[in-house]
Amino acid sequence: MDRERLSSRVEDYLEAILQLSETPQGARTGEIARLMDVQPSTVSTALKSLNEQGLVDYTPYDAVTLTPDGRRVAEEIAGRHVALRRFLMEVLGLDPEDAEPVACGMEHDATPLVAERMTLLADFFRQHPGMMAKWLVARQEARGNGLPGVESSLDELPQGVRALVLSIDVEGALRRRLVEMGVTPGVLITVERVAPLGDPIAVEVRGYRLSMRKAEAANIRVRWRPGLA
Amino acid sequence: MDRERLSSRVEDYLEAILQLSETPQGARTGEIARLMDVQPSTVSTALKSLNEQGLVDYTPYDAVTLTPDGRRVAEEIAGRHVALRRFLMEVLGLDPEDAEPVACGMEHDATPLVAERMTLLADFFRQHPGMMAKWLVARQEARGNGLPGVESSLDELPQGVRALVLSIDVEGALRRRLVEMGVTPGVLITVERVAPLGDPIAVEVRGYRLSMRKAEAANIRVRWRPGLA
DNA sequence: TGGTATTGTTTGACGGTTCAAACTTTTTGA
DNA sequence: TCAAAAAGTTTGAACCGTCAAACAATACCA
Ligand SMILES: [Mn+2]
Ligand SMILES: [Mn+2]
Ligand SMILES: [Mn+2]
Ligand SMILES: [Mn+2]
Repeated sequence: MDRERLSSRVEDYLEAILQLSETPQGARTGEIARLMDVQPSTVSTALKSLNEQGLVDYTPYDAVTLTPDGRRVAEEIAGRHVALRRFLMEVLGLDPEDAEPVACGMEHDATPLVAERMTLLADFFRQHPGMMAKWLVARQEARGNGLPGVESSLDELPQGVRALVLSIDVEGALRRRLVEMGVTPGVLITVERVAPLGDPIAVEVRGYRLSMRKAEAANIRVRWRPGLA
Repeated sequence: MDRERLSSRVEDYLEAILQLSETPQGARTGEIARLMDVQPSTVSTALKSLNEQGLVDYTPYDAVTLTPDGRRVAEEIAGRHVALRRFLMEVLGLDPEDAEPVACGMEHDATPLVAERMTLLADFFRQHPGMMAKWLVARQEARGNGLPGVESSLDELPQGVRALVLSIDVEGALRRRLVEMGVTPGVLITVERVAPLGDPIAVEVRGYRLSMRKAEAANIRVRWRPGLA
């Protein structure tokens, strides 16, 4: 029962297979190779070994599937992967592209307790937007990005000034809509253009341009440096 | 200049050498082997390779030293190691024995930004004891350890009840003394014995027994479950 | 249905990390 | 001072994860 600790590479193969086994084609050698950035021949070799270890069911030329043992491991690792990534992005404020490889490296060393606590901390900050806002400010100030800075709601942000989203002070459908558009605490936002009558406004966030009502923008707290164009 | 990314094993050797080079004997093969839990012959092999990569200066049978390049890498990794460990212990509440191996594994995947933000978050919680206390409660409640719970100062904690240290509400020498004794936010503490006249009291924390004045204990906020012996 | 394009496998080789065993150098202390 | 003990090294072998090249099976389509 007490199998030898699996190498991080083996854990990654299982994670990839889990992910692909949820697609219609199942987990095929070529796809695994693409996902893991290795040659197909490497995958063939790995699958044979995984099969011998009882972690996958593998018949050459067929899609591979996880055994119950393999699935257990894969789900454990995939769970840690998402916990790590969420923590890195939501709490530490990393970009998705930076968070992804770090999460996939650290997942092999994180214990279940570590992953659990990271998720808990991300939940904690979600439940306490005031604290999250303070933490975001501390982050911003630590970066020289920031200096003093001024706080306001988004509808009061001058055109062209980059601002840090501190919180979204509204619940329900509107909040969900904003979050879907990528407006979340910690991201940088800019008002690009205000319509002639002052409404709607066009904002830029994470490289996307989107438009919203002034009344909606009033629910978003932001922090920015006055003075700079 | 743009040397190939170093393996985590190479980074660990450099970290160990840095640590040992601060001892009077310097970094000797046998000590490196003990620290890294490998055979001396393995270390000899590694040192030869490290020497060829220009990371250490190594003459057989002599203590090895870091080159400027090697020292740069070693200090970078050692810095991440302590940042990770501090974060895992202070923020996530892991025991030192649990935090150590996790930190030494994750240090190889953490980017400088990740380490910096983790340190910043630990600093942030230190500067905001009220938030730290709330986070500690969230942690405790998530564990089923906890359930509702009651808050008081340590001098009001009944004998034999395990309590969570929330904060130390005093500055200066007394605070430092308590921290040195291992009384820090997040640890579990028990009052073992109260002297006949109610002062001093004997407390147990992290497996150590120590005694303190009631007046001192009054500065420590704790949280515990009433009812249980 | 047969031939070609695509996909996958086998094999041999290489670099990296480790060990055990045999060997060498250095240290120690009588 | 020198022999035994301790510390360190060399060597050969193993295992892992990877690749390229040659080969095999399967899928597709005319
Ligand atoms: Mn991974
Ligand atoms: Mn992963
Ligand atoms: Mn390490
Ligand atoms: Mn380390």
